[in-house]
Amino acid sequence: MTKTPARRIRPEPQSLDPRAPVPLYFQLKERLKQQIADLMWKPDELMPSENELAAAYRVSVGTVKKALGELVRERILARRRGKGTFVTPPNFSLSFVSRFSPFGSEAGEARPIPGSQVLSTRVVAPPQQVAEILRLGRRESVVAITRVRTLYGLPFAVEDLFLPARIFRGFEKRDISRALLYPIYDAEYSTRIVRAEEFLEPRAAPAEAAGHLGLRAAAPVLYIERIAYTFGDRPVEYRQGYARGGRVRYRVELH
Amino acid sequence: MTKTPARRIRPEPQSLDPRAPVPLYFQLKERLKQQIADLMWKPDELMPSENELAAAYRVSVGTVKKALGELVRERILARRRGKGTFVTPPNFSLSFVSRFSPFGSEAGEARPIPGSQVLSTRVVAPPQQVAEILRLGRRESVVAITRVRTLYGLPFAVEDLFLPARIFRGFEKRDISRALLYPIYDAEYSTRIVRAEEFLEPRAAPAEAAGHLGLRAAAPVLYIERIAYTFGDRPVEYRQGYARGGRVRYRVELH
DNA sequence: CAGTGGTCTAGACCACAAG
DNA sequence: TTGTGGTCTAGACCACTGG
Repeated sequence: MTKTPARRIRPEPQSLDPRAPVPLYFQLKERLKQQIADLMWKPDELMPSENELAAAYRVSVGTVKKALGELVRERILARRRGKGTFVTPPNFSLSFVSRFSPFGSEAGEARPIPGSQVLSTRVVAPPQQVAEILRLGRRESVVAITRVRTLYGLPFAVEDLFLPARIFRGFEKRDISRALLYPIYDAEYSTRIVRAEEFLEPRAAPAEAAGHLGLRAAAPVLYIERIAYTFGDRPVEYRQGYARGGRVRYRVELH
Repeated sequence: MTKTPARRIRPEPQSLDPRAPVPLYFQLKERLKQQIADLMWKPDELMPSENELAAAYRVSVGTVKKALGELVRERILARRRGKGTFVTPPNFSLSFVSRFSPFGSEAGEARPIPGSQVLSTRVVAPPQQVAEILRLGRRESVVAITRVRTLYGLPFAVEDLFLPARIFRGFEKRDISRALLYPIYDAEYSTRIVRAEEFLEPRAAPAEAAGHLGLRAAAPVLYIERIAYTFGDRPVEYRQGYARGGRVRYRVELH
């Protein structure tokens, strides 16, 4: 009864404000979301139970249920009856990576993780267009990486990647030839990509890009730009590149 | 007190089963969804209030709130405090149509509805590839439409459209030059498009397509295929076509 | 004003997991 | 057995819309 089982509510939580214009369950939800982002509970870790949270924040269990339910729908938490509430580890492989599928592959099929071959890595002053898109200050520099992306060892795209050097300090020294980038941003630079947009256009391949892709100059290619955003719609990554056809095609799900 | 205000619960509802393995709020939600699909309440029409539903189905208001809340998240209903709960009219313009945005337009901006100019309309035996994709029987025919799609009067794509003639009987006689197609499928052919997938590749424009798009032959274009599905993942529309660059670009949101 | 949906409470009972 | 989350109830108070 009076024993205190492994308390998972670390500091004494600052209590919620019932007179605030925003409802209690929402305050609680945002509070928990922030604490999860701060790694107070790590991925796959057990959260406090409904009763513990209700007691700690001095609200009813129903209010806790509503807050947790919303976080479940946002895929931040997962709940298991009889066991508890757990922090969902971020999943990247399903969402952002690999919108290119090899020709002949089916819809539901597992897609291979693309590799890449880095052609150049520099820390430089950004081109003006890049500085505007990433909303960089006057003297901010960027990590600029040019790479060839491959699937089963075959090149399918060349790409320039730009990251604010302020956030991604030392990124230019990493080996990214086999890795997915967004998990690295998340784990090593505390930068979670939550949304991205891409713009596609047909273009004639510039000679250099054509060379990397095994095409003749001016062959038709997809020109692709990507802007990736972290929390608060802050742009933190910009890419531009060319993708060839034949070996892969670009797939979009519309809902 | 005893007056019966405009009853919006039409037939005496068959009551829910508290001993069923599926929860009451879920039964209620599915029941309402079915009734909305059957047009018991039409788009923009007022649903019964929480209290009315609770009384009619003999459950608590909390259970009704949960069922309605889920339907709101599915965008089937919209609730307005002080007014009531309304059926959401199906919205097509935001989801499927017009993934092409004019150059220079911003993310949140309203996009114009594209027009089209029909080049040919026929009811024919489908090419084998089309028959396979639409899973047509041996002797089934298709409505085949070729059209030029325009934005602000300027052509940006040419497209072949294939529909199973069995479902879309008489579709070839319609004027579709100014209309969005999916609302027509929905209203006139009882076929709601719920999902679609597109495949993109760079190609050199065939001479005829190039002519319609104001390009020289072999200019780089986007080759686009689309398969659209109705309930139960049944494919009911197939498109293939070419889109030019310069005037528009193809935009994809990644989540 | 009466009626609507939005929030919140306190409690009940259940199915499930794990010791 | 204890503790978990999942469902359901009955009631309260509030903010808002409309007559």
